[in-house]
Amino acid sequence: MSSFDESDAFEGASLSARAMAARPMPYLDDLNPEQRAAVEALEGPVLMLAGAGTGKTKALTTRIVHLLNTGTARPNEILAVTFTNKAAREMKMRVGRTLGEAIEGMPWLGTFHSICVKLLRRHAELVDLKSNFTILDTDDQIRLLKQLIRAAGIDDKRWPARALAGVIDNWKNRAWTPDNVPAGEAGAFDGKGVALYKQYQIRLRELNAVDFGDLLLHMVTIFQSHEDILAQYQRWFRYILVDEYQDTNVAQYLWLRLLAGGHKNICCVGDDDQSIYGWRGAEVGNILRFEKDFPGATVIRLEQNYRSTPHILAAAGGVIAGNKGRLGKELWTEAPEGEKVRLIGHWDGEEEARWIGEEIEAMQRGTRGMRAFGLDDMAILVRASHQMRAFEDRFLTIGLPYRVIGGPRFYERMEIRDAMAYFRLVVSPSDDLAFERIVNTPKRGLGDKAQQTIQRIARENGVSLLDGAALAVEQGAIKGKGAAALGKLVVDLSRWGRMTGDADLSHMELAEIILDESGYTEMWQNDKTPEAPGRLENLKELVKALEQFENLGGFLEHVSLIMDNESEEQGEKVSIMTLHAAKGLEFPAVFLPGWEDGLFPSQRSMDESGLKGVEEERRLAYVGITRAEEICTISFAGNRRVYGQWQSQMPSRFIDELPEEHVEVLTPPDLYGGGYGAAGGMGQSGLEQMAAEANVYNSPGWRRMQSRAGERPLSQPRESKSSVIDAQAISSHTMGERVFHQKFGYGAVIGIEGDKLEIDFEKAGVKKVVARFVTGADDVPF
DNA sequence: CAGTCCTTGCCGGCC
DNA sequence: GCAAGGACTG
Repeated sequence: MSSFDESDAFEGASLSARAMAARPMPYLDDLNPEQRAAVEALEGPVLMLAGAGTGKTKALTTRIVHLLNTGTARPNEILAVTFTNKAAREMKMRVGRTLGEAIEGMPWLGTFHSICVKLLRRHAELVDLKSNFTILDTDDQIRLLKQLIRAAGIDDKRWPARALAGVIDNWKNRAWTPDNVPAGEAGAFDGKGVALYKQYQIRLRELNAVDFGDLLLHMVTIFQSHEDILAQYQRWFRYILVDEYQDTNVAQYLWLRLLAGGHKNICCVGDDDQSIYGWRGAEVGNILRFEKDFPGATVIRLEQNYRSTPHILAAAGGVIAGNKGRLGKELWTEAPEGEKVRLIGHWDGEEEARWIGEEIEAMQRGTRGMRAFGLDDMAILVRASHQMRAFEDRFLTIGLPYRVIGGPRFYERMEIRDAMAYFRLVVSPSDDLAFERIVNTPKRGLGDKAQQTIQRIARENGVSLLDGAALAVEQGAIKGKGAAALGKLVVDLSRWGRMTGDADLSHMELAEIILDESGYTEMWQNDKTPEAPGRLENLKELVKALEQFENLGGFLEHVSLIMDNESEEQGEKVSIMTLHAAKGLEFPAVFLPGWEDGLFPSQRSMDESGLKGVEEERRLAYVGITRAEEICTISFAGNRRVYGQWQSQMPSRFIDELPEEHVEVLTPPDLYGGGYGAAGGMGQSGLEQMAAEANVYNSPGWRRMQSRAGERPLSQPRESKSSVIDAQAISSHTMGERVFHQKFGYGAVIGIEGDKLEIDFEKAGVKKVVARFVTGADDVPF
């Protein structure tokens, strides 16, 4: 921005900035006026409302650079919080690059959780923990809760541990300790939620463990009850920056407000339209109330978009306009018009995957006057991870290289978690959860009964499970071959524990010894399932990953917080990921499949949160569309397999919200007598029908007409053309009617639920089936 | 106690 | 369609 000269740069700049004016600030020239204002308003509260693709990360990192470069703050005086490790890494990298590698690290740039771990280790004793506490992941958490539920004599089938975990997480996100849970929540989990929460916290304390929610909750508790400690950190962290502020939950919000309470030098960046984590406690309200909490705050809007074409922005804007209570931003761009957003409907989910696969190959070559795109330039963004399968299957078939982002993470794999349980037990022998995990892995002949004995002895003596096991062996309480194996395990573990102090032995070698001598490696070597080699490979990788750490303990700490797929494999590949994982990313060409009501917007979200749920789904749609730079392709299918059953789908309500003038409707391949499965079965009238449907996809009234016409599926299933299934039979079934199903045979209708029937089959028993696949028994043509 | 069959419930994303 | 968990059997 050459229109800004030096004197402009000093407007509103701090004294210290003036003092450092001698230093060049070339980085400021890269910014537009709004970004520059956000960077230079160093003192006092600042709220940066930054739309998608408006250079928010740039503004944020430049702000850090400016703080450092002007000498306003030293690296360790800046607290910069992000949500993901990826964002933290990126920010670190960009600060370093702009500054010319000069920073000696930013110790307080990281995720909420990683920063809280650091703080909590220093003050653990204030919440009755030791500073070497372990951090439970979701798996451990569920197992622990299950034990508590069973111990309370509650049927854990009707009241699953997962549900309780959800309730407790929710409370923690709102910064409610067991004593603070409001009376209105008392009914949670069959009225026993609060009591179980209390027990859970006691148990965590006994285990010297915390869960993710505790990291923040404990710190908020400490800050609230120890003014001196809070004051110390308020002085220490002189400047606070927060990324993705719209995603903060109440606990995070309180934490920030406490820390910023003195100087109020807090800069929050967010976009209320991209708030997509309400389900995990994020409060858009935090961004909406910023000006109330920090009176006199500078509010800066970044609205110039540097990412997408006008058509894409207009389509996204049209969708998000349906939400109420927005802060309101209007994105604009100087980019050339480009392609309209492309919309296409398909017969079913498999065909959608097939078409996208082909389209990707075509776009690689350059098609329809578009430029050629590399595979790295293209991404498929799905609503739910199970949608990925169809694409993986298809891409494997046609040999199209792809990468799944955010799939099953390395550290969540069974073999890795097992191996880490061994490491944990070696480092901290009282880690009961780790003990439970590996005591019979590999098989040592220690089943339920033996484990109960160990539990009992440990409890009676008030010792850890491992010590309890040692006692059990001494007392001869465990019989048979299990006794010897258990004895060996106990001895081995203490031996490995002593070896951690051995200076001649690297922790990598120790890790290998543990995995070998415990028989764990051998277990997988003897396993003949196809996954076994991959698991051994992963174990090798695990040992390799240890290299970057000083000892096993340091590694375990890292792993509990860094759960993302680090392995950035090389090579040109199409990316497949969820919409949630895509936030913050951008691609020249984006595919958005599965825009069908129930899938997107997700039924679950609507059931749980009603209109609020739909609005959050709409923001997710907005995030999806705004990931695209040049080409955005939205698609839906008329039929989709859900839980292995075919279901007819209605196009998403969001499709109706796309402004017509920015959308181009593509023709489904079937219209050309398509070479696949259609097998010439489609007659002329079928073609006309599909063509007619294709032409009205873009009419905003189309969906409404469809719904008025009843629950008519987008198109009849292909099977109706050639098989015994009579499409006309959809309409009416009556209770008690005798019907025929191709797979299950004859049966009687015992329930009707929309388009699904409950049928008591003579051979197959009671099943729920889609009405379309059932005919009246008399209609069977053989 | 481990392996196999069968039933059941489920598929929302992250630190 | 799949994985987890229970019942049953060797």
